[in-house]
Amino acid sequence: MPELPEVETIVRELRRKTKGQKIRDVKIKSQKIIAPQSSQYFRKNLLDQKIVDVNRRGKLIMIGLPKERFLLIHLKLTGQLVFNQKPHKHTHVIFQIGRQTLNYNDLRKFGFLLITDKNGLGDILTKRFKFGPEPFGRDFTLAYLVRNFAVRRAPIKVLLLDQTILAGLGNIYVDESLFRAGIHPKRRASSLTNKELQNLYQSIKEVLKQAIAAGGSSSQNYVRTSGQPGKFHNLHNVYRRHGQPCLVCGSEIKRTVVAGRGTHFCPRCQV
DNA sequence: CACTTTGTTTCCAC
DNA sequence: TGTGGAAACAAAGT
Repeated sequence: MPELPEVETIVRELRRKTKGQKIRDVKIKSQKIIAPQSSQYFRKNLLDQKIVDVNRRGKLIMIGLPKERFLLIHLKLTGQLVFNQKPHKHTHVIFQIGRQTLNYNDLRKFGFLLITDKNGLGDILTKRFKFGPEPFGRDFTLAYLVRNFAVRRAPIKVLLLDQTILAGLGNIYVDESLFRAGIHPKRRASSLTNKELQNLYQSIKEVLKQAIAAGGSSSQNYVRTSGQPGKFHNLHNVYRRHGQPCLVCGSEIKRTVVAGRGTHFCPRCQV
């Protein structure tokens, strides 16, 4: 399940493996995955283009191409980017980069890829994807968290999932961060004390740091670009552990629904 | 079959 | 008008 740590890993590997190389060929196996451009458009614009830079914006992978064009890959849920693997049923796009191949797999086809120019990119980044600060960015401060949460009555989990407030946190890492901070996911944001906010602020960074170190969570079918699964799911304290004992206090982990998402928490550790 | 899963959009009530 | 809560949407495996 691609969330921030996985995307960061992918971006790092993309940078390392593709710098200066040209995309020689692009094989489109499924047109459904690409919106709104057609496969022909996609092919025409990608052939012989050079990957010059890769940036991360939340769960959006942006690859800069010459002539001020950009390839955007939005990874969601079952989306995978893998190097030098055999294509299979769920491989929709194959990039040939030098002697390497990069496959875009997506079992559920929730993600999308598109090519756009500078103006289009501007529109997308300002209108379609309005991202808040990066969890490890300079502008993500405790004061920022306090400022944004103090006036909001929505459940804390809803706000943490809101990419316009904080970029890159998905369901897994929100549940894990809240557990680490000892905060119940349904708590109103405005009811959090300064102490709790500080705790949450640290917890988010800690959880993400650990997740990145472990190579992400292969809870559903996420794999790294090498095709290897991540290891963070072995470190999950609550996510999809409902019915099992809390690793801290032994209470049974509960599951509920917040923001339409499966939400996992320890009723004793999280108040 | 119902249910799960994601990020985002849309709709409705207040 | 803003906000919050919930539903809808994409697709396919369990």
